[in-house]
Amino acid sequence: MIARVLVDVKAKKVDKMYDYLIPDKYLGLLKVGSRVVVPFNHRQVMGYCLEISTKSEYKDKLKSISRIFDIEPYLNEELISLAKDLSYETGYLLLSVLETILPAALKVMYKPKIKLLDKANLNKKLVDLFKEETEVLLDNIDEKLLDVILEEIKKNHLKQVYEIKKRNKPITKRYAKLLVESKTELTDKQTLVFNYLNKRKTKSDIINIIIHKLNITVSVLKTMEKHGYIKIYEKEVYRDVSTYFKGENKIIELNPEQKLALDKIRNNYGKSNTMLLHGVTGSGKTEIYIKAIEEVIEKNQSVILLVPEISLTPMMISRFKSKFRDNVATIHSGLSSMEKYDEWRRIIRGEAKIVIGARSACFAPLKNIGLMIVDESHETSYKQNENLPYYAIDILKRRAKNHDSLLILGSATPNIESYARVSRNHYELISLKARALNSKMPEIKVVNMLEEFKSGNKKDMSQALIDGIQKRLDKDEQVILLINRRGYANFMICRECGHVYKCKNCDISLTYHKHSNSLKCHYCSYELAIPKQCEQCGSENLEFMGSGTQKIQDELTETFPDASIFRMDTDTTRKKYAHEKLLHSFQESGDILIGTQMIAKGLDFPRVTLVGIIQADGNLFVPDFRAPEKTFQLIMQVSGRSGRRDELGEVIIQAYNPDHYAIRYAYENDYIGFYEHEMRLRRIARYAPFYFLIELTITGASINKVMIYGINIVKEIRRELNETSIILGPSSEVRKIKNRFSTTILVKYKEEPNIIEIVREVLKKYENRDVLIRVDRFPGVG
DNA sequence: GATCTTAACCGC
DNA sequence: CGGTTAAGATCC
Repeated sequence: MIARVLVDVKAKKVDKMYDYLIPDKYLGLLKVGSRVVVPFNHRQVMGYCLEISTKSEYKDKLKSISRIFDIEPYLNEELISLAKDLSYETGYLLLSVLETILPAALKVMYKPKIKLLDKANLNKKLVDLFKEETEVLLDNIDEKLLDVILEEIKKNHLKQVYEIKKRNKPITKRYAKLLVESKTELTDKQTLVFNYLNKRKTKSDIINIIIHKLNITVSVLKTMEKHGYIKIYEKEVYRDVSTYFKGENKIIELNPEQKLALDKIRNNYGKSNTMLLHGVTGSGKTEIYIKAIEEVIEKNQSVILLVPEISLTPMMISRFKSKFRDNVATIHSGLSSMEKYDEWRRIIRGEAKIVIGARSACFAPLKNIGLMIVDESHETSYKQNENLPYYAIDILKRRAKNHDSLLILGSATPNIESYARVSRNHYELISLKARALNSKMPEIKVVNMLEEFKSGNKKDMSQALIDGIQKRLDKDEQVILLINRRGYANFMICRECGHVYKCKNCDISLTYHKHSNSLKCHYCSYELAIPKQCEQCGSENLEFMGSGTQKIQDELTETFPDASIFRMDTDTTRKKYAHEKLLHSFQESGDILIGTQMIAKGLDFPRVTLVGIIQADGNLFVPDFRAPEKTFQLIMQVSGRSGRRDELGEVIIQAYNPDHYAIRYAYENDYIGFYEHEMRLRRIARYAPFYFLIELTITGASINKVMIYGINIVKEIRRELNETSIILGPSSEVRKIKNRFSTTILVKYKEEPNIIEIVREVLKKYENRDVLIRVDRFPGVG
């Protein structure tokens, strides 16, 4: 038999399958998806066995697999084929794709060793080293001997090789299991053990725990084993992530609307359909998820539930664990790499059938998936932009086809693209209109910051907001201030008339570039010198926007010196569950919480009665066609969440362009209105969902090469594409990161069946030309 | 990416 | 000619 192996070498040239003979002793033992060690040109490397076949195309003599690295596979056929597809489409090495899919703990270490080849002629100084072993770890060798060793290597008496070490060590613990059913002539201490084990369901427990609890020594157990009362054995244990979460298992009663939704979902079991669950915040989507998961699990199928990283709190997880117990595996950044590895193993063994996790959980190695749910499906965190770019919802759609599984996208503010698919009958819509908890919508107020400026207030906070905060502080209620700021792009705004400088070609705001002291377009090559007067009203009061959380905090401490102010941003929440802890201490003792959109998720506090959104339109003019959508969603999320209890909440929205449609529709709580407005604009500007997008990013050390290649690639693609397709770029915004320059090309198309092949041609052509080309099929989603 | 092979170069 | 070094090919 032949194993087709992908070797663990990160290089384009070896990014293919190599055939190896499977030695007889491994026949039947080696499975697709397991790691192996193989001889590869003059050394041993780790590799992934991705296929097993009976014959090989290779003409020369085949080498044999040296050893099997894992008894259990870590990948299944579905994930292997998914990885191959992703590698094909993006041009990323298959190895890199596998690395993003698999838990990081599976990476192996290559430790250098010195191997003895010729003992007879070896330098006498080294004889002691190889007294017993023929291979010695380089780390264990005295540095003084290194010179001699180098010489001996040249004389072919020694050789440097590598030991391939696992990072992941399965933990085993010793267990004792009761074998007899009744007490017979036991000593006092043995009776203790008998009673203890007999009370347990499994009749067994970990030895260390027994010893500790009963205050006995191992010898008691050893004697009992000798007499055949108990059996002592080793068993693998998982790093315990489950005991952390304990909660009560509440019985869920669905209201009529929720029941209707569940009925609709039931009709789609077993079909690879997508359903959009559009329900306002508080309409009880989670209850529906739990019921549906329950039904699918009863059919012995498995489930993936994707949740934004930020919502994966211990409380949220415990809700599912209390219901589904050990059937739940979680994958999120709060776990150590070893914990992630353990969860992965529980999943691939079939021990956990429900996977709850953030973005990367879309690759969970489940078999027989019956249901996949994406909560808050509009969230941008489902898109990965580092390393291999992928969109978790896209991955789930592919997997839905493989498993004939239903996919449910839940959101209070669905993506424009998702909602558009409903009207084209690609998705089935479920609407939840009623709020499960009978709370009122908060009172919303919009403050025009231009008026504020004219009346003499030059601060970032309006008088209305300051008054509101003072009122809450007096009543010992809490305030949340949200700063709508994404990225660091600065744009130019007129403080008299609110005019924002936009690109003439792309209808997207120009960003300020310190280097050239000009305004530039992110997408095309349009550039404008910094204007001295506003082109609309002639005012000289032009300003760069982009205020941060720190500045607001300073302003607040000045105005309210006695208030307890918490600030939450990526700097303050880097650690495990830091986000959770910060919110908790704010709830206990805080007055004001400041943060970016990440706090929009944590607004369910009973004492919060005022939410202020500062620079609500701060993101509207960043160079991203999805900016209005993001702004609309944010305001909707915030106003949907405040004032959930008896107290009527208040929301103050501060904006320079309060009449902008994104703010207006959010203020009027009109999703459909916004959707229709946005769709009209997207059609005119030829963006998604009317066009598909592919973004190419060219990166290299030479700015000239990057730009010239960029121009050439645009020409080359232009020839291949039909006339209705649009190519933007290469963008003039040549960014310099870590001394490397990059430019982007955006392709917008309606129908290009060969687009992947065309892009692959480009990748191939520029493969060895000192530039890196990255392909992103979901640009700007995240 | 690591290793071996070959070509090229240097001082004698 | 032995020796070192840089570029090139190959990996099943």
